[in-house]
Amino acid sequence: MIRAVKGTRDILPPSSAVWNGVESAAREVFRAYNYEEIRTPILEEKALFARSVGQETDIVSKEMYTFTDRDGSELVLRPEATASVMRAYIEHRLDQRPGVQKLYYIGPMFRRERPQKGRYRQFFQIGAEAIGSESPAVDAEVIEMVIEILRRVGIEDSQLLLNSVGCPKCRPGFVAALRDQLKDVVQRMCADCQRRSETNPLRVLDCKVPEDQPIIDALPSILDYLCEECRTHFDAVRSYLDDRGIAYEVRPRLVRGLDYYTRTTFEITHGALGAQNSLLGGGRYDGLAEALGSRVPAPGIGFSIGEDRLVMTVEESEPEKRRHEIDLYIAPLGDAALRHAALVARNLRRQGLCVELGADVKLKRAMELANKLGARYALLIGDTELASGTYVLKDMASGEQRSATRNQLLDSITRNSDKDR
RNA sequence: GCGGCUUUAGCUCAGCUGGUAGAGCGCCGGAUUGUGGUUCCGGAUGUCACGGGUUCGAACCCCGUAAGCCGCCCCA
Repeated sequence: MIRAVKGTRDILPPSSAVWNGVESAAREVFRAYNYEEIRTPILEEKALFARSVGQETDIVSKEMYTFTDRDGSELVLRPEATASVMRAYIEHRLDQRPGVQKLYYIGPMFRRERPQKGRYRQFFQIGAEAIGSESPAVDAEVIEMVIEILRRVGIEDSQLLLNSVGCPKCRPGFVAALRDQLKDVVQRMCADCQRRSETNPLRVLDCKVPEDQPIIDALPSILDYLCEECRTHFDAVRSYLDDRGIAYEVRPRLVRGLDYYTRTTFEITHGALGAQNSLLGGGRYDGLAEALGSRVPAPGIGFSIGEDRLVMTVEESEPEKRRHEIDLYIAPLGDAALRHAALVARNLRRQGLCVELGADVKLKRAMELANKLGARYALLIGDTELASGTYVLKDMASGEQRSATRNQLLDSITRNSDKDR
């Protein structure tokens, strides 16, 4: 048997309905904040991510699906979308369009990691980017927007973590100070930290080993090393969030794994997701455009929601799965009725009803199917009905039956459905 | 990439100290042929994840592989 490849999966009904619900909720919020959709290719040049996400990050150095195309070019399945959006922004000179460019995307990303709950090799992200402003007001609005999306899908009990990782002007000073202090204490830390202190000292701050925590707490904080501009920017973001009544926790140790982040970084976590408790992450990337070869600066900020994890959380918080319903099941009895029923069905479908036209099965079986498929009404069409021109319309919930002419059908069904809802 | 646990029907699972499989739900059919939900009766479905090994005999013991889950790493 051929199975879905490791780390990928099929999204089947009724779960697919939850996915659609999450996506349309997001689209509505994006619309309200005047974000427009961008669709970028899943295939990109490898260099795009090496230059943006960072050659030395795990994502680029060991998790990308890479292949050499027939013409020799190195291509990858995109591991994230921000780099692609920025690439498109530069390529199509979106800086020439008026105002801040506010773009959103929904689609699959690929990273070759060890799969586990909430982590897949093909996973979906819902994300947005606001490019063309370094105003802290944009940061606050972006964060507000993503919280609105969560609220819209019924998630209220999440936690917003906030930090500033500085800029190329002040971060090197912090890293140097960190290295300096680590020299004296690193031999008392876990093996991973000993390695990280050489390769990526910032990652030491993210260590979860309990014994290391007292040591880490004594290490310098990035917030004490921010330059004047970064400090002012971060304070402004915080006060704009306060204005909105958005609660957050400053986590000086929140380090993100992509090299392009500057200044504001944030993450929203949710319990019951297990080890992969991060629902979404984001941040500012003021130097990204230049890193990708743009001659005009294009400071921006964005986020990306792990849609798989969001859907998982929604499904857990609303276990009463709404049953898939259809408006009408038509049970034709005999070939003449079947032909006639097809026309009735097409007419009602054109009016917007969800109609299932039964195959030519026995009436008992037809009613059974109408019930199992969740039909609100069943319509019986047989020789008697064809002759008289009136059909038998049955309310599946109450069991009541009455006759209706073809012209009365739509009215009978919709009027009662309005009453029910 | 590393470690631990798991894998039996579509789903959730049982299966004793090795004797070649079961339940519930679901699915399909029937209970006088134009009426569902409840009930009753009946039925189908498994290479017991895959490949080796031990044994007269393996779902069960051993080895390997794969997949899933849980950690690590990393991240969404």
